[in-house]
Amino acid sequence: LPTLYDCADLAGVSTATVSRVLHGYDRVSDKTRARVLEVIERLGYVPDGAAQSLSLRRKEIVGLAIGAPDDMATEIETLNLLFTDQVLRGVEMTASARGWSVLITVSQLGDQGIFKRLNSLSGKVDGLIVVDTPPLTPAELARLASRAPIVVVAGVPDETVADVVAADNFGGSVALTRHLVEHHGPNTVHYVLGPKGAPDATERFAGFRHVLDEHPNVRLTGTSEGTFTADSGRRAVQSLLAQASRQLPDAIVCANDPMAIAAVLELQAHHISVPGDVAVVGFDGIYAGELLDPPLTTVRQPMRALGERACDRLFERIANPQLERTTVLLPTELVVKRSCGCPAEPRPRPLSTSTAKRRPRAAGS
Amino acid sequence: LPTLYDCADLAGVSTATVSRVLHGYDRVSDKTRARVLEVIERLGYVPDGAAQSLSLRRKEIVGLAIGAPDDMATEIETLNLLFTDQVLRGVEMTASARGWSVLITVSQLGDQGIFKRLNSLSGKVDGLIVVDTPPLTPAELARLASRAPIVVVAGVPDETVADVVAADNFGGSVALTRHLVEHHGPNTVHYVLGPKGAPDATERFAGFRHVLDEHPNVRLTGTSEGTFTADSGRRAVQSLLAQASRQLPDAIVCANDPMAIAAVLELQAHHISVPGDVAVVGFDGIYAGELLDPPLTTVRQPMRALGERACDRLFERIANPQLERTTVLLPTELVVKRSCGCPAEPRPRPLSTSTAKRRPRAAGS
DNA sequence: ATGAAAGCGCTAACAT
DNA sequence: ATGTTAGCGCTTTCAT
Repeated sequence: LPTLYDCADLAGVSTATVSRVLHGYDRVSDKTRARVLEVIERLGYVPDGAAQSLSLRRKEIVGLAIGAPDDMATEIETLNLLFTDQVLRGVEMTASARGWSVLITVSQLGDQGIFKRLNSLSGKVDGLIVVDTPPLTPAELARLASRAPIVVVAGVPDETVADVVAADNFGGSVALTRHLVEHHGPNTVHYVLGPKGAPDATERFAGFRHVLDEHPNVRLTGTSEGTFTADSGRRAVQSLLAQASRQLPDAIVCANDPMAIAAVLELQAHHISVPGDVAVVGFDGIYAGELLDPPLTTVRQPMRALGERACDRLFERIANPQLERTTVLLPTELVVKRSCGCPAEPRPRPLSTSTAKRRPRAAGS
Repeated sequence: LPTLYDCADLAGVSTATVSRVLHGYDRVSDKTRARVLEVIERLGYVPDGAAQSLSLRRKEIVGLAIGAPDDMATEIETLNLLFTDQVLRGVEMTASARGWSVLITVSQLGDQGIFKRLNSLSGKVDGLIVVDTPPLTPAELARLASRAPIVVVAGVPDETVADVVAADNFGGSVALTRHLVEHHGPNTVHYVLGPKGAPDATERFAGFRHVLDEHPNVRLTGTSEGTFTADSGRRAVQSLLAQASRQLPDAIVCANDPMAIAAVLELQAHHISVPGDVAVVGFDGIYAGELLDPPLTTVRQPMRALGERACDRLFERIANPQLERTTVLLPTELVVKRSCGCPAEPRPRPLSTSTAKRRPRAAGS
């Protein structure tokens, strides 16, 4: 591949001049510039990123470390991807707007050795965005943070070594639970938890409990351990059903949408009506929830914005490493549909004028 | 940040020795090795990626360029992400298994200047995987290919300058259309196209036409232009309905699942029964299609495998640039559900033993 | 307006 | 077993 030297030689100038032309920097005579550009074009020259990074002491690359549930590899757990994928979009858009690139690393949540991966990753990037905080000890996080600026997405609020950008999980959960409790007055509620140690899952459960504490008449009859995957939601319902002795709860609150969706489907597979027999609500606001019948009542979190803000913050910190740590909580939005027991949306669906008579499809074979 | 020199100095050895220790390479006396490791640990030293790349003449980074529909930025078009996201997963898994990283770039399909972005990206990676071929002219592709190995995912079969890994879109479409035509015998069919110039969309339509040519009794009454987004699927149905004069087709075949899902929802919003009045089928096999009522009949393409194979091939080509271009077509799988008119799946859903009597939920307040 | 040359941090011959 | 040193390709003072 052609190098800067090749260009310089061919154009009969020094490498400095080619570099100048390349960056539009200095004043270079129009003649020279034209000649150099012509050579660059002819050679199809593209500067080597590694060499540039080395020289500039800056890679213009942000690392994005995302955690994936362990059971994702084998299952068709595509629903879960939505969250990280949207964050990724946000990060990429923000980074590329600045001309930077995004280096991604996916790691199983259960994976030990994740610190080693991130540690070596830190040598290839100018900063790191960590999503869904994988199981890093505070010491490990601190270690990473000493090498490169770090922003944690969906992490523990008030992290001391890194900036945090998260959705207002607590507030959203409070709003959702209040709606459920105050509008539908269940006597008994079951909660399907997120992965242990996932800060957003913890916050959501905390918000839920907070509201329940205000309403002693509503009883938490149990919790299931979940992993944010659809499959874990399904299993939660299955074990609930297996306890044939016990009655079903009036409502099931799930820590995220994929689990809630799977829960609804599993209940329906057992001919249990949602919300007739059991109300179900989730958290995320993914599109698939709207496809469900009944559509899922949930809390929408601004996934893409999470990525954007995280990247913005990372840029700020790269520019000025002295900045104080901040925690940004993005607002969430209660989305009331029918799975909680609310009636079909009042806003009327547009009725086709020609609905009346449609020719039925030709019968099969 | 500490450098290799710092380590060498502190350990009282040469940089070469530190480097050796770092890579487990040569024989280094255990004493020295221990001392060096201790220093590395103490300093929290991590080698600089740029310097390594420069020295090794290899970045150990694969670039992943994915195209996103233009209207994605504003809409909640999360369904579409599934395809690229799954491919991304496949690529990342394969790359990281080799210790390589993945640098991603998302670009609007309509974006001009995409060549410039990819061109400069080519300076930062050892090879490039291009998904959903963005609007690159063959000349541009050739230009890129001359700088770095390129594998095109979901691209034109038999590309001459790059390897291609794609799903068997033609075959899948043939299988799907045959099923529809031969089992449900529609008289009239409407087709919702994918984005102009998207090779996979083209292939699917070709497969469809191929089958229709075999069945002169089935009439293609029209096509709609789509962009693979849910919204474009919705609009296609809307304009179909707007032509109140014309009867609806017996079946609507959509070039992908998101459009098909939106089409079903739009029809249902107008109180048109699917598949009763109109059969609808898609292509992709995303999970959301199973949530639909009726579940979507479609063709499943191995999205993750696409990414894996692409990455494998890229590695092969990086190792040996002389390799002949190949085109790999991954098999697809017909997924028959109910939206085409087939009866509910024969396999019985597990019936809960305790289904009989459930306490109804307490009525709301 | 242009050139010369000193690094940037690391690897890998080649010496010893 | 360990040290020396010449690059890798680019940017950027400092001269001219």
